[in-house]
Amino acid sequence: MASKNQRSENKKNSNLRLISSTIKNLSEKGINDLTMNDVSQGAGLSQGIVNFHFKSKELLLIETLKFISNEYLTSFEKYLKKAGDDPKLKIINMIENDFSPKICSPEKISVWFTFFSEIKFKPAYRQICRERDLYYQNVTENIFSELIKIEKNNLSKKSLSIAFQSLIMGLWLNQLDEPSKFSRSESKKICIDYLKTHFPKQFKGYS
Amino acid sequence: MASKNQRSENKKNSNLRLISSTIKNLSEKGINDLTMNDVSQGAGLSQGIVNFHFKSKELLLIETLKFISNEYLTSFEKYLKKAGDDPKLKIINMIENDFSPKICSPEKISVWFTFFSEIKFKPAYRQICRERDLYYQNVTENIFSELIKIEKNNLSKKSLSIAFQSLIMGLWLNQLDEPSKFSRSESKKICIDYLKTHFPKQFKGYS
DNA sequence: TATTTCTTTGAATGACCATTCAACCAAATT
DNA sequence: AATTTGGTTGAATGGTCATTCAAAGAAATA
Repeated sequence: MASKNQRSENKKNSNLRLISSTIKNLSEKGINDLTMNDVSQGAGLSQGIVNFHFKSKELLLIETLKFISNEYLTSFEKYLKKAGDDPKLKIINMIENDFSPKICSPEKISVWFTFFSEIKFKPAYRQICRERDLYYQNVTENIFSELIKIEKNNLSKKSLSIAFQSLIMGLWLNQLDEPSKFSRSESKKICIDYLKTHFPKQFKGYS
Repeated sequence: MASKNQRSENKKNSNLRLISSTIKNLSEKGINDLTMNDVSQGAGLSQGIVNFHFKSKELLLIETLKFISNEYLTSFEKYLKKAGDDPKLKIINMIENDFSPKICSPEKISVWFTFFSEIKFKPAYRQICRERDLYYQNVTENIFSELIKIEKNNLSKKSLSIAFQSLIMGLWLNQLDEPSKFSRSESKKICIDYLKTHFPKQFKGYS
């Protein structure tokens, strides 16, 4: 499509292939052993091309992080929208999203934690992750706030949100550790169990 | 002490200083920008000394991971022993340990996650971490098993253990992300809350 | 078609860094 | 005191990349 502007098409295409190659290579060898050549060859292009498109290795990595961050948020919003107005469904769908094959694949998880481990030293990474986290936190707190009102249990929405988010992160980390032992459905069950114990009236039926 | 063998004293001392320097530098610049020179200079020694003591950079890193892993386990066992036979106290003390200033300092957490992010690519790291994890998992399952028997709630010790461990990991990760926002006592409260909701009879009094 | 503009190639460059090692020093042994 | 053993130094080496750039190719424009 869009034979209008062949060049910008191609450019966009190259960019995308380079970022995909970066993700793939990151998940296979980590950030340490990732070379510019790995990336360009993985994209079927040659030597100096990454510098042409992204200026430097560091900027390539930043764009890659932005890419997976956007991908996450897009999926997140899709699942949230599907839920409509019911806070119960909203939080259930958030769990579905976080443990969906696309978001929670061994490849993606591995890349996420590669970036996380550098957060302390790279302000650019921190900013991207923080933005995503704050949004997530905000949505979560609002949902818990609604659930608390309905359940009339007087819990703290902030504590619940932090615990919930931490639980999910920890379950992700499990997958990094032992992908074989990890079960996506078990993780979901654990999250739902968390909801059931704190909001028994509303989540009685779920499993 | 032990003026018996000055040399092996000195050697042990140098080793320790090099490992400490590695930890400090890892937490300040990550595994990527860590140079052998950083390590030796941080220990007040010179250039080629690390290779003399540890053969290679990779072996230095492995010894460093072993070091913090042992440090963790030693502390873990100390807290566990202090608890005596009461499963309630045991698990409470495990939480105390995991969020004690020594184990859960920004420096240590940062180093842990640096190693975690490489686990996928470094079998040596994986083995060390797995050993520690299996032990932790095992202890946790046994404790939950006792708690379940007393509470008569028929829950799954395995699910509880995974959830518990994940929750703690996730809370640690929080600290990496935003050390300023993180509160050690809030994290403990969240863990204890997890126990309270699943074992209300036994943990009624705690906070 | 000719010219200009943008993208790609891959060889060359140069910086950085782990590792080596000969020379030196200090402790242990004789 | 003399000799051996083991730890330390720091300059030299060599390998591995990120980055640059001249030359070439392809698309847009004239």
